[in-house]
Amino acid sequence: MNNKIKRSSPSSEQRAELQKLRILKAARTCFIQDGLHAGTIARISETAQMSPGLIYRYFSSREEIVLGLMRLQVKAGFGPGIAGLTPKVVTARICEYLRRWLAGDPDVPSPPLILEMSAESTRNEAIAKHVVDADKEARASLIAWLTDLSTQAGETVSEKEIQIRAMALGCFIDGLVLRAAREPDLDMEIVEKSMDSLMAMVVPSPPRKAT
Amino acid sequence: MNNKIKRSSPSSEQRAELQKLRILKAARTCFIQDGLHAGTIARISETAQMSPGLIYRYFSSREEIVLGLMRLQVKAGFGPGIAGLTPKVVTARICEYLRRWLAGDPDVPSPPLILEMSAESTRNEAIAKHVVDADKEARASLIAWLTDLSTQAGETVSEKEIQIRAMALGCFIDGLVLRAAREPDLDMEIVEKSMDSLMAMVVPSPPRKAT
Amino acid sequence: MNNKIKRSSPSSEQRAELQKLRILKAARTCFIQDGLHAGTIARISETAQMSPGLIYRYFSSREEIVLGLMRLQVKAGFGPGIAGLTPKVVTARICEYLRRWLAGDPDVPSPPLILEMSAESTRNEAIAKHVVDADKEARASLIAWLTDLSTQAGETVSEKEIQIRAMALGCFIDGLVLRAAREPDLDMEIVEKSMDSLMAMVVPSPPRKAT
Amino acid sequence: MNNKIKRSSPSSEQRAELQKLRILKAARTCFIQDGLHAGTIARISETAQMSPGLIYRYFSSREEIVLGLMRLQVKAGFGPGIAGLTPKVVTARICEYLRRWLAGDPDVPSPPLILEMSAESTRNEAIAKHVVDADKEARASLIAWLTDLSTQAGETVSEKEIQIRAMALGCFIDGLVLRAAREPDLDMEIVEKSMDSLMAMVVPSPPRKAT
DNA sequence: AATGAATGAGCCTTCATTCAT
DNA sequence: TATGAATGAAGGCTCATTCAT
Repeated sequence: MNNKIKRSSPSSEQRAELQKLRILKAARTCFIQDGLHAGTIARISETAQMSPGLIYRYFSSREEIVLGLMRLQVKAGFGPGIAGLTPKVVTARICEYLRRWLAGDPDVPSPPLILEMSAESTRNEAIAKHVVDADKEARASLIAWLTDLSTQAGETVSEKEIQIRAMALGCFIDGLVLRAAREPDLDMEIVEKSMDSLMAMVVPSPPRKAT
Repeated sequence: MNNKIKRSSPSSEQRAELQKLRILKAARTCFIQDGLHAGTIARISETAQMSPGLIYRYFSSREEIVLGLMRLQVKAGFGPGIAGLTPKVVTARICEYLRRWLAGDPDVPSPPLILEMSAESTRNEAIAKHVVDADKEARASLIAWLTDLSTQAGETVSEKEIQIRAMALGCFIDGLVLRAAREPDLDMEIVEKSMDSLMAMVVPSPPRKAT
Repeated sequence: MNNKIKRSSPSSEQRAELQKLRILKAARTCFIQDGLHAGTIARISETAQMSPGLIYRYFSSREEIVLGLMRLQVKAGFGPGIAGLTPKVVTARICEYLRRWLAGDPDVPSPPLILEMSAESTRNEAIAKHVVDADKEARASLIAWLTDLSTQAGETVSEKEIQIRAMALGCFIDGLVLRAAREPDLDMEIVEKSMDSLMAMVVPSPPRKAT
Repeated sequence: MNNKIKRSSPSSEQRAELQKLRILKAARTCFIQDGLHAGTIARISETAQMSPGLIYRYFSSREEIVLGLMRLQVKAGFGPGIAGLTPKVVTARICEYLRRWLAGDPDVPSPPLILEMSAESTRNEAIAKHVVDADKEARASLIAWLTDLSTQAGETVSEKEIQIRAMALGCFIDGLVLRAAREPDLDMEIVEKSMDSLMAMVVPSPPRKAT
């Protein structure tokens, strides 16, 4: 009774956060399997191994779960992390992501879910806000990346030119997500090569070091 | 009252086809407004100005309507019609399509619906088949188009190179669809320019006519 | 197939009205048995011998049923009909009503339900409106009745005096309703006599016909 | 930390009684606000500033709380305390009570709650018992009071006559409770005057003290 | 004694589908 | 063909109650 000092036992808040995460993960699984609209609370609660009622201790409604999931997805976006990377690496990363998805890795942002959420953003304002925010961030980081590379290469380009390049690259990548959802046997070799040429078009070759 | 010999009344098959179309158009309207999963039979029947019961004479289930709609959407795809067009015209066409969608034109294939159907194809085999078919067709026609242009330009390229180009262009266009759904105020000027540069990359400049 | 002229088959609107009434009657039964809050849609639909879903074709929500029931109850109030009656008859009527309730007559406005609705009117604005309206009507008709009798008797009384009498009589009657709910073996003989003396107090004895 | 010998700490029984009271008071607050059926254990526990679980140490079920509350309400009834008071004072007391309720005083027995409990007594035997007991007590004390006054005035009246008077006065007062629940802007001046005349009718004028 | 997380039965409501007319 | 009333199986959500700590 006295040495109940359970070291590293999670605080109540931490526990709550963990539960939320558990629910979101379960929701993700269900939504990917059944669709954003067909995934039911009952199935989510089964997947999360808790009672339906408990879910409502952590989320006030089903929609709140969807939003929570968006936030998660957004955080996991590859946008933020590309600063400083070479085009090769960025390409490799995206291909790696697609490959994992195609291989059935459940821990990777799900293209179909991204599509459904994008579609939903047309109708649901709350979701729209999240999508827009995520988009802005992604675009900004892409533009920053392209600008950096451009500067490093000694190139002088207008802001608009950068925007055009970002649009080309960004849409291509978005298109890959759409493709990944539709084409389970996407030919990744072709994808990689086409992305290489796009990168070549969009990113200036670095200045030769020597003469 | 009995001998109402309707002269030139459409054959029963034609009539059935017309009814089906009426239902599909109504379904389209509803699905765009409410989403592929939220559009209810009740609303569709209202929109089509017929009773819910009647719908089941032409479609055996709600899902059958969704499939019927896919078939329609597929036929309306812009893939088939690009043969012989110049890159400029193709670009203009796609931009025109996007512009109309952004302006709210209800007669244009709906990006959110395309996204939802693509997502749904992950789960529903029947839908998947349609999507795959449409994709194949679109890809084939894109490849044919690129090959034609290449040949006309006197270029000699491998089939794989063409595939790579088709992937670049195709994904870019798919990405535009995704963007259109998410970004109601997409900057079309940027889009057009970035598509121009992509076209330039993917399509060889035609041989000079004369010396 | 030809002589389908079902004479006196109810029109669609009439049918709807009948269904509504069927639901309201069932609701009444359930609410009296289980209470205004415990009576469930499931039980109502059983009692009305229809599916739960069907109820929602006629009432948009459970609360709408409660309100509908109020309207019914209000219409059945004895207020409106007392004009022209002698005190004796009014007394007899009210006693008759109580007796029938105590005897278990299910077609008589239910005191417990009246109490619950009165209580609910403290919290639910829509219900409050109905209650207030019914109250106003009842009070007005009581005042008119008392004024009439007073005039007939050749009495000259201020409006306020009438209000005071109406309050005395009205509260007494309301109190009877409360009593009826609480005391299943209410002594009706006592009730009648006490009501008689109240009437005597509140209503002037008519002028002697002769010298 | 261990030998916390709380001197003069209340006996466990006393403590239990205090806790019960705390719960009942909280329940009362909640039930008045939300209704007898809508007031949830969760809200009660919040209001009482204790955990939901703890409530079940003192009451075995929600219904037990309702019953406990009845007992409390009954004890607080004004019935017992009127012995020896003059009609004026009794009238004043009741009017005072109504005025406080209408003014929003939360410490006064709540008319809506009384109504709901009366209604509930039709269905719940345990509650019915309490209500009946309270009623009996109230009636008895009212009869005793009227008998006293009658005797003091030198009047000789049958027991039945007293019962009739008690019925008139009792129902009137009950009716006031109903009115108070329904009519937030009850005209207390009228109420008071009508109660005065009722008292005059029911209570004999005291004998002149001197010649 | 006390907490509050967890349970699960049950409620209101929706909607694809059927069927008598 | 056509109608639209009717069905009933879920689905989202609440809340009295329990129980590990």
